[in-house]
Amino acid sequence: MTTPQEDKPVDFIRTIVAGDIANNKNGGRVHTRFPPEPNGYLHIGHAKAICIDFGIAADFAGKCNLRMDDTNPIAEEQEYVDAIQEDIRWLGWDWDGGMFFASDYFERMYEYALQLIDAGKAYVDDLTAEEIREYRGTLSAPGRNSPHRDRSVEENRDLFERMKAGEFPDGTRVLRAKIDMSSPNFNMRDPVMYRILHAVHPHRGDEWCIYPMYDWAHGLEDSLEGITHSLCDLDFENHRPLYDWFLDQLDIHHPQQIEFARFNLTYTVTSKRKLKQLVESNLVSGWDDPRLPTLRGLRRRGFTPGAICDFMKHIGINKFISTVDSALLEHFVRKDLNLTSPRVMGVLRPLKVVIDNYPNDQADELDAVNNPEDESAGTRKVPFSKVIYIEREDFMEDPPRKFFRLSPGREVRLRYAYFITCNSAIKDDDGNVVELHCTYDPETRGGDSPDGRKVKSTLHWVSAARALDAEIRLYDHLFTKENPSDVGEDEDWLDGVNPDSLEVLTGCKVEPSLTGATVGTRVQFERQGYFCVDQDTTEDKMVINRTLSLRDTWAKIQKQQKSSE
RNA sequence: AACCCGGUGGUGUAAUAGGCAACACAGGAGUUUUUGGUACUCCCGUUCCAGGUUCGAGUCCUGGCCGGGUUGCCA
Repeated sequence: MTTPQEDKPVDFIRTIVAGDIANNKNGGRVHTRFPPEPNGYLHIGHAKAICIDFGIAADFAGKCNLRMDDTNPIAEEQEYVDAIQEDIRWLGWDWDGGMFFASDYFERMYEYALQLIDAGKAYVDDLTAEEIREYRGTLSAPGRNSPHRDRSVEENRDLFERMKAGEFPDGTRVLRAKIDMSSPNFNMRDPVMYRILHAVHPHRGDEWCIYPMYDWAHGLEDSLEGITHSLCDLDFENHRPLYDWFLDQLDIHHPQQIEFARFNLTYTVTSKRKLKQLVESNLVSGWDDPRLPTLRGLRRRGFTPGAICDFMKHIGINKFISTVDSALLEHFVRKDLNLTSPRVMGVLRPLKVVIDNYPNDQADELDAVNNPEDESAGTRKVPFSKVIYIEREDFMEDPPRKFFRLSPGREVRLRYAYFITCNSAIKDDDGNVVELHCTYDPETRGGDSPDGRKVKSTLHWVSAARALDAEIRLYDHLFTKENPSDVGEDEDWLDGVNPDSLEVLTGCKVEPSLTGATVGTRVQFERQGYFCVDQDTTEDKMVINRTLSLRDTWAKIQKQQKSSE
């Protein structure tokens, strides 16, 4: 791994941090923070921020605080506080000294507000929300001063104390910073610092009825925690002058805010609003639906934290919203899983095969390699029998060009077992092939022929006698369009949901070595893809998610053949 | 036509202090193979445009074009 101190920094933020260390800014200290608002579940977009915040701290031997930015009791819940911690830990990051709550600083924020009032830098405004908006002006017109802007310090103090004491109903008064109503930056047009909200706070109960606004609170939170580099979304770029203004007025520790861009992933959405809509409209099964880009969804799907972090490292840090191909994320997942997943055999759509010349009662066990990428994973025994299942799509009665698999008269290898030759196919009344009759060559046990003859393909299979039944869920992109948000005015973005994003297969047959596999267990079904055991698994029903298919050259050939027809 | 921020292949990131545009993904063509997997080889670019500075510009300067953000008592 790259150590920025020794190597050249890899992105513009690390360049800044490295420079600060070189200049002994903050005494050479690096302290970041990840400050989620506990009002929803974390998704792949948050993972970028997490990897930046925790990653930079780690790279420079610094610290990163986890801080719940709980300044708005309306939307926030304890459930999210718990879920957020769990998801960050799953990603592989940790924080020492417990987590912080912005709401723990309410008393000190209040004191600081009083300081600003005393300095004549803040005032209580009686204007309604609508009036404040009107007074704020427009993109091209400057704002106007509130009629209450020049209240005396004494009156402001009195009013603000009474706001805190609960004397006024919600929305009747706010505390505002006195800056500049004609600033081209709206954030500087006397921004609201406190609003009255008689609400129960998940962490502070009903202790407070005034709550600080983000711009006022956030810099104080950072300052109080001794943060050196406050890394945040590009959305806050226009807020930086205000962040700086508050800390300058108070003359307290002043972290440097640096903004970076979030990113979009193709074929999915990450906006909180849209994710919520998907969940609430039951288009997905919940926040942990394996098709969702939520961290819980990705986890359930079988994506690994290592792959997600590698992906984040690869997409880097920038200052414009990029659209990253989902295939890139999938690449890192496959790369990780290829190295670590034990191989087993599983048949998704079983086709019964009877090996006519195989003794009825013979029970054979064959040696199979657990992971060709990892010798230490060893081998296992796989039971063979007269009746087996192969993949339905591995047989074609009338094969097209380049189809190497089984067809009448053709010989193929059963992985780790024998060469078999297909003699006949039995069909049902509708003409569907329902059973194959084959003969095997006992000389080819293990999969090699002593006479050196070759076969063009190797099939996976499962012994009918010893197979485990399973339900297997196949997933595809949740949306049919690369950018699901790109819809016309009279279109509903939800119409872009891929109707085939979930396919549930029942009656799948898997190798007996999967007996008792626990939830979350990851395997590769040879020739199929990466799978993991789902939480819906019960004593008598095994449920397995397909994380990702393997790269499929045959599928590409088929596609080409079809399009050239 | 206010202010702020951006612009390098189809996509994402690189390019010491101006010095042969590199890597990965996707796509295509092959080699190897008891996974049509993996691995390996090869192919795939007007650095948004126009001027300028310079022996030399993706990088510096000027002007334009395009994209994003900003008018919450959300974060």
